[in-house]
Amino acid sequence: MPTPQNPADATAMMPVPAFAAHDHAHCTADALTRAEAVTAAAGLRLTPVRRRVLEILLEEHRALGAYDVLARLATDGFGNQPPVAYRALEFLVEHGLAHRIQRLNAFTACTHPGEAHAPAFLICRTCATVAEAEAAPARAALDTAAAPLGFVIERITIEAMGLCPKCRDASA
Amino acid sequence: MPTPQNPADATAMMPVPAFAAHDHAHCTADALTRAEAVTAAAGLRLTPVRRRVLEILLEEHRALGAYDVLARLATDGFGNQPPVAYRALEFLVEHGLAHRIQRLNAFTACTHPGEAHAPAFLICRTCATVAEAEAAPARAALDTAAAPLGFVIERITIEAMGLCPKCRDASA
DNA sequence: ACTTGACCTGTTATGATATTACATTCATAT
DNA sequence: ATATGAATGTAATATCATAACAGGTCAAGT
Ligand SMILES: [Zn+2]
Ligand SMILES: [Zn+2]
Ligand SMILES: [Zn+2]
Ligand SMILES: [Zn+2]
Repeated sequence: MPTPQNPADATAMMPVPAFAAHDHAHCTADALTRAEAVTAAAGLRLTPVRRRVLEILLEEHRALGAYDVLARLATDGFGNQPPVAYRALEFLVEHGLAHRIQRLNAFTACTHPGEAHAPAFLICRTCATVAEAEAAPARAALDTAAAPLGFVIERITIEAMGLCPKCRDASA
Repeated sequence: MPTPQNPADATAMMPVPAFAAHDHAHCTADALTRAEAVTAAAGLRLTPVRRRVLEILLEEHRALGAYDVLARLATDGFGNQPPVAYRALEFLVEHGLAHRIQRLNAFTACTHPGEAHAPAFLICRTCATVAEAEAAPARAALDTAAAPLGFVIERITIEAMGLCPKCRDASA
């Protein structure tokens, strides 16, 4: 028995090989479908702007700045002022459909929407591709380090910079 | 035998209890002394601005924004344009005398200058105190997660938000 | 049908963070 | 003393983010 840790975690955490070749059209469509399911289940509204922002983020496994997103929105006929982008991004992040990458001041679509997961991010310094890895083991290690100091961890940010397999091969 | 992992790591990594009461005057003086040793050994120049910035960061175990530092510098008669602060901060970070806290767009003095250490940061959401914990175990866990994806981690950012013991007691 | 109220979108304006480019000064080594 | 590179000062600008308010949409309750 797979013992899911969370009611929302009916499916196992499937690795999304952002670095590897994959059927990205399916990857994108699937993420959108899940996003609709997640929002509907929570009584939230995946409005046109929000949905379009998610689509934009999903186009590539990279992180986009809010102003990059905004420029895309503007050409689509949506508003072209910063809050339009920031609000949609905030909504997506708040409900687990996107993540903020602190090191890049940028945003990326979640590759596991609807699944319970604590993401750590692997960011290629050459091609800027972002992949999600499971942060739970690292978090456990940190809890161990924090406990003797009396510090209670609530949220954690883990971002690893490095080289993805493709760029590693290219530079070799 | 203690087997130091690094030539520069003659002393063991002493925990600096940023959250606990401690002789902070000594804490500060010691950090400055170490900073002088580190820079001298590397043939670097701990100039007045750089030293002053380090002193400012050392005053409290909190992170300061570049403009906060800049304001302090200006009242001390140094330049009052952003690059003055950013350059000194960059120097300190580059040589391990300070760290950048990504989540806060801010900087904090290193509490283990001259020691080999991979810092993870524990940031109290209430009082903004920042402590360093050892990130090596968490990093090992991450390497394990990244390896099957073919991703090679080079640098890692780990920042935990939570409650320090003092604020935890206060809110209870 | 009408009103209400919550939520969403658009816009203006501003604030906060960070860098580029260039001029000047300082430390050091011929 | 003089050439060199490093460090600092300054102006201008780029980039990232939010506050405040106005109008629009939509569904619930009357
Ligand atoms: Zn994909
Ligand atoms: Zn890459
Ligand atoms: Zn101290
Ligand atoms: Zn605290």
